[in-house]
Amino acid sequence: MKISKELLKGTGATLVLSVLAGGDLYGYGIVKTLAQRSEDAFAMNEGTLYPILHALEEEGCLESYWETADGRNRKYYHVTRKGLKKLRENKEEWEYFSAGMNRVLGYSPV
Amino acid sequence: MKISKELLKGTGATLVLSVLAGGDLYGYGIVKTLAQRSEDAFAMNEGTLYPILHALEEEGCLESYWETADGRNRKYYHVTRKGLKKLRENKEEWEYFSAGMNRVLGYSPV
DNA sequence: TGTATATACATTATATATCAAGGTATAACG
DNA sequence: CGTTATACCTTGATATATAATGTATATACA
Repeated sequence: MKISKELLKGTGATLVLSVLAGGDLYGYGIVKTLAQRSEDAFAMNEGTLYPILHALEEEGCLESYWETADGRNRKYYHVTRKGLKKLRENKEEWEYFSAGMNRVLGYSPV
Repeated sequence: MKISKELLKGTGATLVLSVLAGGDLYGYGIVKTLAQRSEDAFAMNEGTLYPILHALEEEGCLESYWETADGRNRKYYHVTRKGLKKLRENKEEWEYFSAGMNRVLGYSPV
């Protein structure tokens, strides 16, 4: 197994899928949830998020529906079976990558 | 503390610095060492490596010198004090990032 | 009433990292 | 004597994240 070139670039999609696997949510809510769960490590830009959401939907990993509450229109996203599969694969790849990274860094005397 | 935008893009430099912190080495040797230490997780492309080496040298994080052995010309790289500082910072950032990543992924039921 | 902030969607231009592919040259192996 | 490994490097394509910008409504506050 080799680290795909998409891994580093793809952590955004993995984070989004991971949040949505816990329940349907809308864009703005995803950003807030990510910030909160990572203890502010991740402050995902909206210019990063929306292209990810649209791409995942195009791929069939997400489905969306509109809902209005408090006079606000929210576009909720739901993870499909395909999306869950992708999430499992991405998590595995992340674990593999981070293990490799830690192994290499572990050799360094610094 | 926030994850810098350079983190994901910068793992390449971190890996290279990490290898060189263990002793001076040349480009081709770095690729081989990385593959070996990561158990083939990382197969760094030469088109990725050389720009990293040149940029780190330009920054003052590396110094280079030529050596010939077995009729082969090898350009060895040595980590400077500044390079060690950068390595420490990058490692810290990596640990912070991977912790955040694991925290977010840990919430996912999948 | 007016204004700033938070919410909520989205696009566009820019920077940059990585890769694939190509180029040059020597040594070693069969 | 041709293939593989070693060893340096550059260029062009691709992709991703960000910054900046745009639209619109609700809420808090002065």
